[in-house]
Amino acid sequence: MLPYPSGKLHMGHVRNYSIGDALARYMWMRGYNVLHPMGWDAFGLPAENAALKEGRDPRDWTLSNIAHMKAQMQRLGFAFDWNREVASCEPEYYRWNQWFFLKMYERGLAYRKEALLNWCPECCTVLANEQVVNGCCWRHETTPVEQRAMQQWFLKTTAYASELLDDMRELQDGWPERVLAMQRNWIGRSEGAEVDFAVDGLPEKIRVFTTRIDTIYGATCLILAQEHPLVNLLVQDEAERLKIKEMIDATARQDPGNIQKLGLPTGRCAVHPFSGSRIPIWIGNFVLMGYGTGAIMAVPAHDERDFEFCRTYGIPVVPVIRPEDGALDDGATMQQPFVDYGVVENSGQWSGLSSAEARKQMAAFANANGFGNEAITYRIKDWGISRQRYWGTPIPIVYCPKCGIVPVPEKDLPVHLPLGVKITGQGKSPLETVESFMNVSCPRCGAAARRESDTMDTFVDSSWYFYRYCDPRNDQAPFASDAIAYWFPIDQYIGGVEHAILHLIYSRFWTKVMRDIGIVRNSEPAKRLFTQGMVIKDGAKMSKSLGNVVSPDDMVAQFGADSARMYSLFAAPPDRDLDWQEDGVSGVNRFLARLYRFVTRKADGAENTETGDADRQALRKLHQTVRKITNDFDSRWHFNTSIASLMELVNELYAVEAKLSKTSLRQICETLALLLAPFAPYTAQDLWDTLGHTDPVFRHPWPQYDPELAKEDLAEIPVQVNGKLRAHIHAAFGTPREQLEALALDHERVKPFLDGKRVSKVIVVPDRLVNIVAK
RNA sequence: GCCCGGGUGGCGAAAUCGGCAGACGCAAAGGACUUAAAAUCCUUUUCGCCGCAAGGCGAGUGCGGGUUCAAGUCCCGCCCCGGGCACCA
Repeated sequence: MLPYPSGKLHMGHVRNYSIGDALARYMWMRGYNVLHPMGWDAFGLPAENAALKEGRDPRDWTLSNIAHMKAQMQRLGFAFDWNREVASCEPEYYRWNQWFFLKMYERGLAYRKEALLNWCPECCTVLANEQVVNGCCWRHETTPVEQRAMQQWFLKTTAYASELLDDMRELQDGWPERVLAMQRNWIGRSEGAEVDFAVDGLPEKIRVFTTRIDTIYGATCLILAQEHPLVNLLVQDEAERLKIKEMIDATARQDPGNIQKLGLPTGRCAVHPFSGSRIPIWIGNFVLMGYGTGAIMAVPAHDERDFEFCRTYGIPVVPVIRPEDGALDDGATMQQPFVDYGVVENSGQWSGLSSAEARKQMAAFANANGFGNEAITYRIKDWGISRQRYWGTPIPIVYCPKCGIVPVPEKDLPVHLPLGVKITGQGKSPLETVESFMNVSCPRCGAAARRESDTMDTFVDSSWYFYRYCDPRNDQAPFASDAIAYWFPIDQYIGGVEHAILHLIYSRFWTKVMRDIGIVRNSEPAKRLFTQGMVIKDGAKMSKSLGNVVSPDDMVAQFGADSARMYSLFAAPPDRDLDWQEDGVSGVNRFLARLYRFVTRKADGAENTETGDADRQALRKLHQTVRKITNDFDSRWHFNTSIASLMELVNELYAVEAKLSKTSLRQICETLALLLAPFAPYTAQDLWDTLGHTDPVFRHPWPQYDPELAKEDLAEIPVQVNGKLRAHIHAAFGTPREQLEALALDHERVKPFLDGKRVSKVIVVPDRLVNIVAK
């Protein structure tokens, strides 16, 4: 049916758009000015795969997919604002990616270096750390990434590490705790100290990072990461080097979640800067080059990993911290390390101090004597944005044999992505083969030079495209700052939790950079974030990579767009996972038809002009329903209960239908159309037209409810005896306690349960409940 | 191991502030309309026991305790499922 194999709209999209669209329509009806754009994939990888398989131009493929997706969204009744399209594959847009890149380059926030990078053999490109999931590619969940040393462009997210962390305070109330926790974890701030250890007999020093400098007298060896730069110097012997390589290979073969600790002695010693004693230097497979300094001091008595390592290799265990009210362990016999804070012992002049006090004083001492300092380390790393892909924004850099790295001048932007490129999937940048693209004269000296052949990660696009919606036709700047000042920060952002440490961290970073460049004033992109639950199908999470997506095409053909989207709202509250069952759609469809029949049947006019009990009853239910749905929108977004209450209303209307008067029917039908508008816009508009209106239904004010009309005449009050329900009494609202108590005690269904017992207490909650305590 | 969610009928779920557990929908069963089917409309439907029946009694929200007149909801201790992080020094 579709002209392309991929690019199906999956239910995750339908779900988050249903939620956002319902809210936007409600807000419009409440009179708010709502800018309500919907994002879409930049289609980087699928575009290239399609190009590889079908020989199509990826750019053409992407554009047709976006067009397809927009058409789908329109068929599903979502409110695209057609004047605000931003296609991240268009030069008018990606030009600004390049502009931002140059601004960052000027500020030292974009730089090039050689590094070990995650390489996905399936994608034939490198990935950012954020895009590696369980050691595998985020798009190929069973393909392990490889490590490759490459020249890459990085954006300095680490420069904003502390701000990204601190500003989460502002997000505390509006963002889900789990997303903040994931980001906190990812940024990974640790406070501690850096300490230099001299290498015995060599001028080199080894710097380690520790959060527990108070335990330093218990350090019995240093351990370097396998990739540590000093390893080559310390280990000269070829046979020894071979062993290191074997260890690296053995580590790579192990289950990444549970790696057995391996180590090799270097034969060298380090000089302990506090005690002056000599401790051996080891190489260990569990020490990460990418964190801290790539070297640690091992304190086996007070760290679990060090304990395991040192026991394995027979390295001494020296306890130097004792519990507040306990004795120091015996290093030879202790079974597990003591990792808590306590009192420092056997540590020279610091013995007797608390751990906390020792941390401060020892770091200060190291600083005063020039071999260390207090330090804060972050786990987050800079964002590698180079991709060896065709699809993406060309990086606006020229390599000149004389001038070196030269940025493309702003006036020469955009650097166009050449069309008609053959994608080979061979793992080299496709652009490298396009000589007309690669050959360029140096913007600085005019000499023959070569362009950068990599393109940017498509997460660059998603980091800021939503800003462009405010001013999409601007050709002087990414957008006008004033347009942003009006709309930003976003009041409500809706998306999947899978982007917690990808898009949602990149876009926060990008916003802070834009603020520092001076084109936006806000520091955070979104005040509130709502993460919808996953869509589960047959017990598995629905995802593009697993391939178990439900195409909305069949469903739309069978039941119409409104039923499909309304079902996604009805089946579960939006924050919970949604178990997708095709059967459920028919139920919603049945309800819509039922409602539709009721309104159209009555639209041409009923006969009855008398108002009576049935009218009062129906109007009461109507006002209760308006109250219920309004409350759901204003507080907790449990649209499943909103829709359930609409169903209840329609059920009740069917029951009293024949007795309703002309005037109340008119009011009921109009309100029904309005209440339906956020959930089923096509049906609602159709009904609205049928009722003789000519304006769009969602431009009409949201119905008001009258609390008096919504009130029941009599309260139905349950009567319990010893907490068990025995009867109901009916009484006017506000009936005093004494009267309710008397009514309850006198109730013929209650009396038998009081026989032979003494009433010791009667709990009365006016209008709510009576509970008689009898023994 | 640590951090988040969650556990309620055959199923998706509801119970918003500690106050009638199971709203609404699916599936199932029965009835009306129909030559018939579909569609539609109406009824029944947590489980167990008693009753010809109207109805009645008891149990019940993962398990075990606790607080309370009253617990799906609060407290303590567990179990299970989903998600995230995981040698982060």
